Amino acid sequence: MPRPKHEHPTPGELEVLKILWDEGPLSVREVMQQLNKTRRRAYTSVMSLLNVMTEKGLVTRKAQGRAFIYKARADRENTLGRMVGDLLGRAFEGSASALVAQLLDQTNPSVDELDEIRRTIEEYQRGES
Amino acid sequence: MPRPKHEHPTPGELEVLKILWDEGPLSVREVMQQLNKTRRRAYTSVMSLLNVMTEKGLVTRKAQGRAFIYKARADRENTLGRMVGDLLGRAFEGSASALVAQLLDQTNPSVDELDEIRRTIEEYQRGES
DNA sequence: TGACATCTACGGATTAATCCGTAGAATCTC
DNA sequence: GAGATTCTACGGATTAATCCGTAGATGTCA
Repeated sequence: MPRPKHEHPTPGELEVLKILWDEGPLSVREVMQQLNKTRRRAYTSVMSLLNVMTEKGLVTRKAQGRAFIYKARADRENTLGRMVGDLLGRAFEGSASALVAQLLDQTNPSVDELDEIRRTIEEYQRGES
Repeated sequence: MPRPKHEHPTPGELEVLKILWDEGPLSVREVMQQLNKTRRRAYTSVMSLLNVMTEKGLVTRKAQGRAFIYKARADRENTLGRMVGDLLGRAFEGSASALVAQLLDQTNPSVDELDEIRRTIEEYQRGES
């Protein structure tokens, strides 16, 4: 059997989505310019990427003149949430606190950052109850 | 250019690592039996997987009779930590609290689970300061 | 108009990941 | 010893992901 399809955005696709989430609808060239701030890609590589993302429904496009303008179709919160959920399930058997433990070990947060995490939890609880 | 190599265990590799972490050194057949509790794979598929994992240094093996016994070489905490770190960097620009926010939205934790997360944070802080 | 730039469409190359079958050696069982 | 079992080695098939070039149409500008 072949290789399983990623059910989440691939690394390259996530880069594009983040750009579109932050910068709004963009042309291929504009996406390329943003991408190239990090790492060089040819124009047609970016086009290719956007094409498959269109087929997957991650983005939509509409013609403007003879070019396409791309817009993120995948919702930011949902997308990131599912990525976290996937890792949680695959690596931590669904234990959120186990994931948090690794997160803390990994990031060595300052006291301020710890407080920010605590506030995030409090806000969540206020919102839920 | 080709497709980039995963710098972390692939989904299949992670399944094997978790089995080896939990069940200790195992033969190919034993790994297969554990894997097949979730999803069927042929004997040689598991062998193939263990072979590439050996080449990557994720596991080691020693002969026992004419079979190999495989042992996890990758450390559990490190491996999971790097996976969390990767997601943190790629999806959340390094903001641990943003990741936690998604985690909470995703898991809808009970009050008890929230408390457990809080304890995890407290324990971390005690250990660090 | 002619030179140049720019966009899409199309196809191809490469590699990782996943899955499995066959062959041959070694071992076990009766 | 003959037959079945079980292991490794080897190779192959398939697909997703990534990257890019060429061709042809279209638009720009001196």
